[in-house]
Amino acid sequence: MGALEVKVTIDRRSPSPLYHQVAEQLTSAITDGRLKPGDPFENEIALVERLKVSRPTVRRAIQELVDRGLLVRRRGLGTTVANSKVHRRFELTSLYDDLVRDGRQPRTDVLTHEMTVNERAAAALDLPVDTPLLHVARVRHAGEIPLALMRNWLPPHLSDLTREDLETYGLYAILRERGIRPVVAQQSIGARMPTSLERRHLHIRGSQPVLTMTRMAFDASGNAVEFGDHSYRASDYTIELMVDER
Amino acid sequence: MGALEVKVTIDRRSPSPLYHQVAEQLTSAITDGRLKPGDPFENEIALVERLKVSRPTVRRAIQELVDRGLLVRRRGLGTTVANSKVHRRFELTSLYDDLVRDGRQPRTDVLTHEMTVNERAAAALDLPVDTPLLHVARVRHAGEIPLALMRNWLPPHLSDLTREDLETYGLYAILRERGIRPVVAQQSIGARMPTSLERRHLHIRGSQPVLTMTRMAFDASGNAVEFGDHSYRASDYTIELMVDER
DNA sequence: CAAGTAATAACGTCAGAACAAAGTATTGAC
DNA sequence: GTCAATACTTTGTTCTGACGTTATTACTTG
Repeated sequence: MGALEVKVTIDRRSPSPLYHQVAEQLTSAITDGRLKPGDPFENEIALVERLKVSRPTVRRAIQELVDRGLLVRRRGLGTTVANSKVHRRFELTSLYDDLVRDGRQPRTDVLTHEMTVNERAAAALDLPVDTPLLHVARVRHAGEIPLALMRNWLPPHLSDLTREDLETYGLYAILRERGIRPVVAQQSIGARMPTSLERRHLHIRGSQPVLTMTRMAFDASGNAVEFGDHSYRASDYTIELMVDER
Repeated sequence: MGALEVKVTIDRRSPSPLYHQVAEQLTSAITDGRLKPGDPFENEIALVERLKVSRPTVRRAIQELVDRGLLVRRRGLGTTVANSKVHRRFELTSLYDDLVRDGRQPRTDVLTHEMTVNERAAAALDLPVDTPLLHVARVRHAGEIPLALMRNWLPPHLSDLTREDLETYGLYAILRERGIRPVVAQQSIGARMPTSLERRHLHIRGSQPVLTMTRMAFDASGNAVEFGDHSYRASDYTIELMVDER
């Protein structure tokens, strides 16, 4: 009843689907605080009449917000704004993106850039074990602190990435640029004492561990995109993630 | 054209929705290998006529598989079985579940079980800092090896969990039993050298690190469910996860 | 007055239809 | 024979309409 009416304008000439236009505007109403956690949400039928669109369209828009955890629907009860502190979904990002977002100045040194055969990486990427892969090893700095030693293996169709590209951009930015979008990744996170190589490149002194992460990434069709084996200075880095069971 | 016709039987008297019945049977056709990666999938309209259901029903069923990464749809082209090695979505599980699945004999010792006020935990759970919380510390063994030292804080409405419950069942199993389903969690993973408490309880000798994980878990409405601060023997444990951007 | 019951509001499921958009394959002109 | 226009296939979007299911509220009744 006393639900706030969020202002929504729809443009039927836009190439963007109606349900998406609606979803976008409802989303921003929540993220910018016009609607607060616990607030009752305008019901479907009222929205249908107010926006002059069909019920499936409204339902699909609302469903989009429910999937992202912004709304909670209960049959017979109505829809309310979720009380979630953290509306953000976990995204498949790279360390580079993280640093840029934090406003720190990242720098990348490329240590290795060569074609090799690596059985473990090939197996992880679901390719024949003797497939030649582009092997890249990089050290990522934040300011003057070396944070990560990253070793990645890329399948043949990406073997033309240049050393210069990798020094300038993050790996995932380069892939996105080429229209390659990793959407699924299997990661394994652990910890151990550093190797001498890691001690040297990450400036680890004394008895400090490294945080390790291996990752197999695939695109929407299940094609291998990259295999990565990374080590982080544990004293300066944690892996943040958002698990979402919806 | 030459797409295989997956056998699907639908029961209109079942309380289970039609789209779900269809999705289930299509899913098993892929997971048990009747349909293989790359195989063309029967098109929507053909399925509609064969199963005598409406197109929205078929579309919703197919969408369910697409969301789980089993199928790939391309407009004008058709639908094909995804080439994914790993169809399984990452699930919000506990170590206990992992061990049981591996067939190892888990054992839990409850070290602490008391009401306390903890500012950090209360803040994480989005509760007033002086809220009394149930603090539980446990050691989880696999066989005779101590794998994890787990400290959890639970909000007031869960403070009646008994020591016995916690020794017998996993925390998440107890919560499920009560109809509480954590669906979102913010986790932070790191590594460091063990404290003396951790050395003692996890039998860590010499210079071996621990893998640490803190977690804030919430239910679908955004209500706090638990705050956890865990340490794992890094030599025997890694955190496996599946990132999914769909 | 309390407990059961009926009305109501809201979301959930399902159908059938029409048109749009994106690829692919075919056809026709030069 | 090559290239461009056209036809066709398949998924994407949107609509209208109907009925089912669940929780709340108000009313009735013992």
